[in-house]
Amino acid sequence: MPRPRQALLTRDRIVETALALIDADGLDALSTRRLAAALGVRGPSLYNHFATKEEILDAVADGVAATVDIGVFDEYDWLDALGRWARSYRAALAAHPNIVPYLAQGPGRRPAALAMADAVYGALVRAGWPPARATHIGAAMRYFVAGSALGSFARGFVEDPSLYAAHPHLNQAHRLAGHQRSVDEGAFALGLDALLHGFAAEYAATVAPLERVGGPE
Amino acid sequence: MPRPRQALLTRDRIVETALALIDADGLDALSTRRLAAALGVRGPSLYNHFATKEEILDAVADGVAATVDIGVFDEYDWLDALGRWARSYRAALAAHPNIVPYLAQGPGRRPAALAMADAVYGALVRAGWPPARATHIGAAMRYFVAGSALGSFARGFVEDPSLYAAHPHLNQAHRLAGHQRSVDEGAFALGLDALLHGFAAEYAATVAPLERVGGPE
DNA sequence: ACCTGAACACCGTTCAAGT
DNA sequence: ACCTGAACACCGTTCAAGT
Repeated sequence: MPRPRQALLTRDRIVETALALIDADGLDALSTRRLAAALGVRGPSLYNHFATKEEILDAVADGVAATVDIGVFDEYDWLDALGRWARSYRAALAAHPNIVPYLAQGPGRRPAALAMADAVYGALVRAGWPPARATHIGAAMRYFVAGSALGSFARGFVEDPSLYAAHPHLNQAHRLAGHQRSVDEGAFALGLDALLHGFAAEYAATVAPLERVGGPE
Repeated sequence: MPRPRQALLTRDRIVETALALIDADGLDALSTRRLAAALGVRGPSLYNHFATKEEILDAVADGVAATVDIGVFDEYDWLDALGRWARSYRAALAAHPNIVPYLAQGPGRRPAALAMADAVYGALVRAGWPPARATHIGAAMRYFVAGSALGSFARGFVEDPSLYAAHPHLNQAHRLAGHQRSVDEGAFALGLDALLHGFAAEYAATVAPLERVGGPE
């Protein structure tokens, strides 16, 4: 095929299609040849738009991260914002669970992931948290949210009753798949609540007193 | 090479060597041919001992899970045991971070992973937690521990100062790599503490009163 | 500038052949 | 029973050739 007057591919089309394939068939099933075929093109064509397959995955992951609402840090109190951000973050990841193992490894050089880390850390420092503590809180939240999206708890159990015969307490485990969403949502709400209460208690004990005497205005 | 009087390979040797290669070079770098070469053998030989590469990875992951101390649930109060288990679990994963993305997807059919889920759930139910709540607590703990080991927070930042110029609050982020361990340990301790306090508070409010009147003995 | 076929060094896995 | 070479259908990526 000769060069058409308008390019067949754009970075955006490649990223969209890659995400759709990952959602449908899993991360391992995405190959450059299959992705190209879905785009009506041959494998090597992708290399006119991305240097490596990893760059494509980075763009997919950052596209997902970009849907997380970080505006909350400008609109709400640090604690309220933290909870809203965590729920938005989890929703973004849960919508595309197959990319989570890749995305959850860290922000790397991905702009949306870095902007998110910046927003969280900035809001906590602005609220008066010491920098080291702000880092800890941001990290702990990321652990929890990433873990909650990384292969949902319920999905991790195989639907095979015989498998659980040897584990007395797990004899209902194969039923988890049935109410997967409610288990994962209940566990997420429980853990998030505990984390936020814990941070609030520490804030009241250590940061708030200082804010009252030495804080800005 | 003819069949030696004693087999060149055993499942244990294969799993040990696979873990060593994963630790050294990452999950993606493990191929059946490279693993076989490290064992002094050719690729197809592995298929006399494992049906697929995935089975090898399952055995590697379960070997790591088997080092987690679940005896604590027989020796300590549920809350104390939960904290000890979480620390042991995290230590096991942090010792082999490259297998975590695979392992953290769920227990699947892996015996040590299932035994661990069974022990946690059993201890919580024994302590009087309603079954649904026990599931939530176990899941929330797994989210946090898996997330904390999955690509440490600090390692996730690239060591390139120029990258953080655009993010005002992250201008120290490239230094995270320097004190990676202490950041991750501080964040883990903070989050674990918050989670355990949260569970203890709910227990005191909802379970303990019932235990006193209607519990066993 | 951007898409192509051919080619490279790799994969996981199967299988008949050896002992 | 267990290791082998040869082979299969696949990978990610490079590159010269086309327009």
